[in-house]
Amino acid sequence: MHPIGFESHDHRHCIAEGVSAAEARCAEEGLQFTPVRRRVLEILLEQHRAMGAYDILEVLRAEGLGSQPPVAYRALDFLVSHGFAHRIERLNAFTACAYPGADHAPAFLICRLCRTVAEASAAPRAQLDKAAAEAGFLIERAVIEAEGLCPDCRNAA
Amino acid sequence: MHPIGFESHDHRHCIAEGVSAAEARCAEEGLQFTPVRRRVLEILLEQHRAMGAYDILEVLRAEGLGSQPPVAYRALDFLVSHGFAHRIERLNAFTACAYPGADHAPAFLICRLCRTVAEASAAPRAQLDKAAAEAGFLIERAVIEAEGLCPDCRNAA
DNA sequence: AGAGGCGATGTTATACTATATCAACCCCGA
DNA sequence: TCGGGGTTGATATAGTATAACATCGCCTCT
Repeated sequence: MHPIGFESHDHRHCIAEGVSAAEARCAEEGLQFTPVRRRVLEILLEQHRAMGAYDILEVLRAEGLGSQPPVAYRALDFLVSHGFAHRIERLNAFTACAYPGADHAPAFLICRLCRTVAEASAAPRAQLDKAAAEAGFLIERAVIEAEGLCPDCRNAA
Repeated sequence: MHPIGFESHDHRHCIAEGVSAAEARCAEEGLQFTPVRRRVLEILLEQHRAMGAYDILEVLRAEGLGSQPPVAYRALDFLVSHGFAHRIERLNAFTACAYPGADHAPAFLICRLCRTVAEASAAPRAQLDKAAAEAGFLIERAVIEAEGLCPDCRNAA
């Protein structure tokens, strides 16, 4: 995986790609890709942005797919635990995975203005593994998140 | 700064060191190192652990230093914004800075069993800067947190 | 001394994020 | 037909964080 940026691109493609990758993996592994789960993934894929659980819940509610917090959190837990989405700790929010299927240890670049999220190189993770090894620490999960300005918002400012 | 570990050490020293470093910096910069702020820093320094704002508030309350959430949050905001403490996003918690005074971009190693927090090497940050530069992204703040098992808890398990 | 400003604190209320719990349902296989 | 596993529905509550406004103490300027 190489650093990806904030280039514009055919976004229908992202959505179709993301959903069908998830569909395929669920079929393979005998997981249930239910309507709520599918819809939550679509909502996340519609933007390369971080969305709060309650933002998503609002959409679900408007569409009659569920109206209580656990509905959103369950779907998000499913997506995150199977690698179809990521949790952004810094924002207590969620974003669709940009590399569905790839076994990866993502680092995120989060724009504080437009909330766009990009998945960057795994190099920082390699360095973190090295530092941990030296300290005798066993990493089970790593959070690497940079917050700042994306190219577009830099230019606008 | 080099990777630090989980070695045992003279802990009185940590506390005295941390408090006096903060005291000195506040004097230099004309900041008010008030009783609540000092006490919160001490509480954090008493353990190399992440503590939630409400954990801290409980202690303050028991000591008559304040009983409402804003009291704790204000003190923590002060400490974090001046580099005397760090926020651990992964845990929604706080820990005293292990290198008071050093201008640093910390990476944390967080034990999920004992909640001990170590500040590790800055190398991952350098890699993150590199990835961001390639993407045209301007980093304003970075969160690098690894969660797992510290040497002691690994041995115990 | 008095007026005004500033930062810190006290207090109340509320917003936002997340999970526990239990009941109901559905599909599938024994 | 029965039972089990996983999903969903619904209520309640836990945990984290901030808005807003009043007050106070201290410093400074006049």
